[in-house]
Amino acid sequence: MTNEDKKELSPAMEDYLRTIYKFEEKGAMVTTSMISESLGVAPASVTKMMKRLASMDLVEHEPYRGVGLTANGEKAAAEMARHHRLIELFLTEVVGVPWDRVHDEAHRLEHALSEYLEDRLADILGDPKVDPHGQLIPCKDGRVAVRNLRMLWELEQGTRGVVAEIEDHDPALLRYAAERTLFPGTEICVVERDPYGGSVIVALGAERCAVGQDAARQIWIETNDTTS
Amino acid sequence: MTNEDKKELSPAMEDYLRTIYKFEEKGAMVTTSMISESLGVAPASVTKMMKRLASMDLVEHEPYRGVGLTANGEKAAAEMARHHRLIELFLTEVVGVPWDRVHDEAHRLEHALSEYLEDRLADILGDPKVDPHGQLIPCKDGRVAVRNLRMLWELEQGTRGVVAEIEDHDPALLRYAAERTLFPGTEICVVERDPYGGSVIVALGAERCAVGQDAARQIWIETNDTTS
DNA sequence: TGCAGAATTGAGCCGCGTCTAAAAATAACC
DNA sequence: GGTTATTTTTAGACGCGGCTCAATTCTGCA
Repeated sequence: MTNEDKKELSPAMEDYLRTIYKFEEKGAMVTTSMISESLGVAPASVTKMMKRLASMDLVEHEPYRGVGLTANGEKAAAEMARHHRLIELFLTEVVGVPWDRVHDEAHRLEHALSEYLEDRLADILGDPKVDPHGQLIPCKDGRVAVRNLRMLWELEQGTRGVVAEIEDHDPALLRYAAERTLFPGTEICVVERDPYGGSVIVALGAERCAVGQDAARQIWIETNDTTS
Repeated sequence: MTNEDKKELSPAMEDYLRTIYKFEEKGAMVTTSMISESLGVAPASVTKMMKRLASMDLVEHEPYRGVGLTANGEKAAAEMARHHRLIELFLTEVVGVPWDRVHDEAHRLEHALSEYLEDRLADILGDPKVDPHGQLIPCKDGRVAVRNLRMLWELEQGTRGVVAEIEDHDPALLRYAAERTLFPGTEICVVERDPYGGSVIVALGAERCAVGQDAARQIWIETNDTTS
């Protein structure tokens, strides 16, 4: 209660925060252009919004270097992620929307979800921890489990692991993954990496399939190495 | 395809249109102040928006006299009403939200409902015709059944009828109605009208109860007179 | 190390949707 | 039937969230 505390966030602000959150989740440093591209907005618009969010103590913005969420910002962003992912799960489980469509729908709905409905959905779904694409659902206080994720693309030959997450924004990618039965939970083993960079060959039980680079960069594997 | 045809409507415009639609449903003529009050917005804002909507051929605006939906406007407004009411029904039936809360939730969500989800909800609910408060759900082409509704408040003593609709915007009213088992479908008979204007006494089977004026003006009865 | 090209930011503009204050039209009342 | 009260509209301003274009800073490469 220093000065202004519980500002109402606009949908646009929520979009920015959740976008930054998503990048930070993957351990990336977040630049203006990443946000700009991901949101389909001019870079200058991002800068302007970063200034506004910084003045509200939601992000920290080092000009020309990048941006990161503050504690407050992370709280708010986690809430948005929770909304988004609960909705995605609800739509697939209860409404029967195919998994390559739920992202867009959830994106529209997430800003309109009240605290109350959020709780009802969580209830109905049994307090889920993971959404249909394997993204972790933060709990109400914003905390999330920690996972040791690595891009499928960057795994060494012979590595075993479990599909943990598939980027949800591109329906075509999700269909591509589904065709190869690469769902969260599927066990895989990297059989071979094409030396010329085209694709990785992956074994799923007896079957094996090739996964193209673009896809393999958007599929995240949980391995059980103790490295970090 | 005269000039500009399928303008994307902003949420604000959708709100205005649905508000006008709601008044027209009840046969009222629609004034600036009614919209202003109902939307919680300054009268001047309404006028300005009416001009914009008029220029898009969604409403007809006769300065100082009132406003009405054009064919286009009615189409768009009916779609919003359909969204709103499908969501209300879905929330009560599937999500288990109590009927005095669904209006507010639906109001937030209706702007974010895609065509696709609209269809899915309608499907799940079995193409319903009526929402939890008795409001008619327009079908996809915008058509609605016609009903012969009269305010409970204006019924003559001795009139029999069926509760058809209860205004949904005031949770307290809905709880008030629920306490008296005045749900859509309940059969009633007007036993007595308090001559000093306080309330109507209504019989529900063996029971009877008093309904205050403010409530009785927001409860609509379907009677079977042929007086059209 | 210096410089070209890429990324970021600044300045200024625009449309939307709101507001307030003042003017205009309509309605009500004696 | 004229004056007053009410409703509606006009005028002008503002903040948000975009944009473009130009200036600035950073980076990578010769």
